[in-house]
Amino acid sequence: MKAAGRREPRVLSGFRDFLPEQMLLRQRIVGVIRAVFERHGFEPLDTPALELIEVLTGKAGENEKLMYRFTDGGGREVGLRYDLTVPLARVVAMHQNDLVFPFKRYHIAPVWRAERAQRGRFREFWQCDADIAGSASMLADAEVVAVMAEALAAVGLPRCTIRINHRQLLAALARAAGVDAAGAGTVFRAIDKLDKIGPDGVARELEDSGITAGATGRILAMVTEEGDPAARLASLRSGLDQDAEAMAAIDQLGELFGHLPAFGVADEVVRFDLSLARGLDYYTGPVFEAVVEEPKVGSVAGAGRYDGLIGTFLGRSVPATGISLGLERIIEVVKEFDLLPGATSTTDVFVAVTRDTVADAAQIAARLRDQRLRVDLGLQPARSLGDQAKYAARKGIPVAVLMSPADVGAGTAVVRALHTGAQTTVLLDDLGRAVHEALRADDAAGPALSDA
RNA sequence: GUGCCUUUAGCUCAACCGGCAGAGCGCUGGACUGUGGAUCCGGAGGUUACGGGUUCGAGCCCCGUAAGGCACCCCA
Repeated sequence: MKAAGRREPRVLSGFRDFLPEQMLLRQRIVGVIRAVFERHGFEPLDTPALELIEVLTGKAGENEKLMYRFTDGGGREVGLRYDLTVPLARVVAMHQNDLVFPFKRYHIAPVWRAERAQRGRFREFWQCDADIAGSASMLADAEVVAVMAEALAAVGLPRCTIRINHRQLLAALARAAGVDAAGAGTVFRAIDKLDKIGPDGVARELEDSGITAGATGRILAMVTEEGDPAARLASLRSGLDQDAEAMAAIDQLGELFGHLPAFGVADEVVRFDLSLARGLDYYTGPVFEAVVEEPKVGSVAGAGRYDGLIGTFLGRSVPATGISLGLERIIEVVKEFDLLPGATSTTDVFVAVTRDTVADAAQIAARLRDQRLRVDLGLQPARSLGDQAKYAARKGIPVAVLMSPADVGAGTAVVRALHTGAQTTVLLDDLGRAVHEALRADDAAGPALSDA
């Protein structure tokens, strides 16, 4: 019978609970990414989820309509952070005297966007950001691209390429097409769809938005040109030689591509892609994006240089560049291809308990914990040992200690490897060693047996 | 935010043309066994996502809401 006044348990669209099995995978992936960040000298930072609305607005352009904003109980206008980059800019401006520049920080935390939820896109999702504030050098951009490539490789993403473009180059394309600054966004959006709708589709969209056929042709020719980055940059240089800003952007990209091999980023990992636009208004220089072909979850990482953003809080400009990895999209890919199989439990060993062995089992569990093992003690003495072994196997625990009353009398216990069924009877004094041995054997057997 | 599709027990899914809402697994009580519970007997669990409407009668048809999926927009 339903209790009167019972409430429907629910969560909002685009928001999720993470059960233990999912948390184990999430924590593993976050651990891998954090390790890459720290290997490159980035240090941790955290900031509030909620910011004053004036801190958040005026940076993301059109996207601001996706921001969660409301009035708090004290009448303040506040918003949930939309990304981790704007809070970083605020921190740099507020705490500049306490920071050492170039400031390299990483930030792994949830952000919120009021979008329609889909596979790989949620209203609450985690970003893993690594940024460098205080360096205008292309060395900083090369480093963050290297971090991006390394992190994606570390979680095992297959066929992952990093597209690279430059905001000023894109702006120059629009100028070359005779489009004023106001209409440039339309041009960017059309070009950005090249992969999806093809050259003809882009041409149609450009002409629909009032751009001449001649200009459309010139833009498409530059955007679709094939060849290695150096050759294409040279070609652009001759095509845009009247445009000083375009020249500067080309120089920067040339420098960036020149650095990448020494930073360990192979040529086939990166692609100079003039069609990459990226939406956030605050990007000012090189922009990056990592995409996977399968499954279709959009980009798994996005990034770029934003030399003007910190200045909006400070009055003087502080150059900055950085990357953002999308945790949930990376997880979608990892799950799709089972890229990180293995441990499904945080527990090493389960100790079964029977009606007659409660105290013995509890003491054994305590001794195993003293030996640095993670131990789950059975709580259901009425259940048979077989039932308890099944419980442990379902939780993904690799090893069980099963002790019948007869074992207690003999001073022994059974150590059972749950993935293989192999078991041995050992003296209680040898139990810790035997459990460690079973765990090593389980590790050696590898993931193939782990879901048996 | 817009459009299309989906929603039946904890899970996976049935239910003819609109005619008594079901199965397997799981859960649970017991028998029997002290080692992945095999086997046997019993039980609970549903306002068919939610709210309206049409009809003698709605899981099925119509409208609305919510969630999930897909596309757009945008993006991690």
